[in-house]
Amino acid sequence: MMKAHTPAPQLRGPSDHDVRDQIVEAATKYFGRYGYGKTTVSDLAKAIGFSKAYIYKFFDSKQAIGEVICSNRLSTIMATVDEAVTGVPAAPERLRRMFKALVEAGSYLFFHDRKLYDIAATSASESWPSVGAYEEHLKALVLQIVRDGRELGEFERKTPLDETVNAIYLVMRPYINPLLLQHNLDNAADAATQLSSLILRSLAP
Amino acid sequence: MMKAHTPAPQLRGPSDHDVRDQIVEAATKYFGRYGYGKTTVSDLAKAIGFSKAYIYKFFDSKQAIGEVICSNRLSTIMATVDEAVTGVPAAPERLRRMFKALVEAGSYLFFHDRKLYDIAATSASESWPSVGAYEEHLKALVLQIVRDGRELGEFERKTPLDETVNAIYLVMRPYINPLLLQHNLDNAADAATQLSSLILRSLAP
DNA sequence: TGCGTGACCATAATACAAAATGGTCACTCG
DNA sequence: CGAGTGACCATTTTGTATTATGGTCACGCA
Repeated sequence: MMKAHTPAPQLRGPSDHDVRDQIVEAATKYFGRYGYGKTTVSDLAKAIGFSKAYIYKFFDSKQAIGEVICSNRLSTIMATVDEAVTGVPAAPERLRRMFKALVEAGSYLFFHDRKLYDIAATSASESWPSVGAYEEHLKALVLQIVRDGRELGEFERKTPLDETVNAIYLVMRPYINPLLLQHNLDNAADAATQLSSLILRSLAP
Repeated sequence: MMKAHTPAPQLRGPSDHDVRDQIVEAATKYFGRYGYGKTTVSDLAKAIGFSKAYIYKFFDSKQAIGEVICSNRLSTIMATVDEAVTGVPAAPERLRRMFKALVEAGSYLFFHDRKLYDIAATSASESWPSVGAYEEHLKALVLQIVRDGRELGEFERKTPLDETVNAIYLVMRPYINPLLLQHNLDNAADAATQLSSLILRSLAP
């Protein structure tokens, strides 16, 4: 697992510091096990053998820690999704795999890492940067796939690129955004298949 | 406004009875003004000059009353949507209008009738029959439009009909289901336009 | 007989005091 | 000077005693 705190939330003090990593490590464990709400900043402090006040030399707030943990987890998912599509030459197949991997990763998070899922949901509902970056990354991936597909003549080229990409993203969003995903979990796998097909039909040259 | 208690929830006693109508009338007023939660069954009873116990001669539960109020309101929306598409000959245009009317009605409900919107959201989250019937009706409308479009040669005919319809419905659902709509309200109008276009591209012969 | 109800119960909502938590800061110590 | 902290405060959260509410039923009365 890489470091991947992509959009660097509100930090304090030196950006690479052993104690910061210790905090993140402890938070990953505690937030994942007991949940964001049930974990107190003092818990984290105690876990690394410092006082609560010292935590605040490194993070602006408890939420800032939550954002890092959330970002990290979403980075892992992004890596999984990226991996699922790399090496696949055909754009249509890449789009299918992207959607599938996305839904699988989201479902997994929900069913096997519920506490972290809840943080992601909070992140989405309170517009933390974490989920925003996640969505942007995926939007960029869609753009990439559509662009490639167009170049290879697999997709039509009449519709304005940004409109196409945006519309496709809108179709996927209910299965990307944690706040929406939870209401689409039953049949999410089928939905991914059917919607992929619909999108691809709309992209046919 | 018509009667329209379409899927007749758990009733008691004679299905047409003046007192039943009075209850529904009072509930429409109270639920709409103070919300479902803040309205007590005694409030309704007092409003029509009977005792609380008498209400239960006509309805199985408070929720059953809520379902009727919710169904009625959703029936109004369905009527609006139906009206928006009737008389339009071209299937593509009908689909556009359907989506647009749907989003407008939903947004209106949210912004101008918030208390009733909340009931609809509850209905969706607890799977009352009301929202279920609403979704079914709209799914049927999509089927109708696609079928017509196919017959007129406006839409492709290769993809299995039910798959097409289901996929289209899945695209629209986040703007239909109240539980999902609330997270899509900003840009809902644009989304409806762009997604209509995407759907129509996917339907192109 | 059938419309209508007061009294009753289990559970849910509310109110509110007490405890816990997020966050700050002046300060210590090496 | 900089790593590290105890004491402190405003705001939430929690536990709980109390009230309100959904729902039933045996009964009254025309």
